[in-house]
Amino acid sequence: MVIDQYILESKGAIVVEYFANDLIFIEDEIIRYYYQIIEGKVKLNNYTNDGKEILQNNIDEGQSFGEYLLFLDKARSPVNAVAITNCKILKLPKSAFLKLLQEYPHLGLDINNSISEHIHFRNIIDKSGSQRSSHKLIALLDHLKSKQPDKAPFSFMVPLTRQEMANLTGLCVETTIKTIKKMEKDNLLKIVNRKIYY
DNA sequence: TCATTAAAGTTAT
DNA sequence: ATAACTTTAATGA
Repeated sequence: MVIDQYILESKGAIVVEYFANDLIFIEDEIIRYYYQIIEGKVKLNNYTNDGKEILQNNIDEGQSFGEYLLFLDKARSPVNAVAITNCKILKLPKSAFLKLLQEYPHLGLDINNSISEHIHFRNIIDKSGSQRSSHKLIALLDHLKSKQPDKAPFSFMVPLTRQEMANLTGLCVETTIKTIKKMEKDNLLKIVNRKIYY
């Protein structure tokens, strides 16, 4: 989801700078802004009781995050938003954001689309039961690649560490590594000096 | 099949 | 150098 910066600023958005590892908002906070990254990377995460990180999503330059919380009245954030790198982020107050949506109805559709996509992604990954680790990883890779223009096999360099892939899928790193190796043997992906191509 | 533990190798800061 | 990430292997649920 991306909204033009000038439109956002004309509605009162301000630019805020964060340093790597800064918390932008945290678990249990009530979200009062629409956030859109101008520069940098952000992650949404939370932690299990025993301290394992669950990565909900990595947000790249140009993308927004946490929008869905603005449609819920009293909901508290289930996730932390953490700057991965130094960031410049546009913040638009909730009320102005909602007004903006009335003014530009097609934005509502775009937002529905990006929110739905993410829910779909999570549902596929989280389907436990009969799921194999390879299915989760394939779901993750398909999801990432679906945002890319180039659909050719092995054309997509996966911009994630194995650690991050593990945290996104809920698998442990070792399983992730082993499964990826196996997938390479099965010609589902390629590895060129540790980078994964899908 | 996968998590966990441990130990060692590799890469990035 | 030191931390962060990757890999291999053994063990157990």
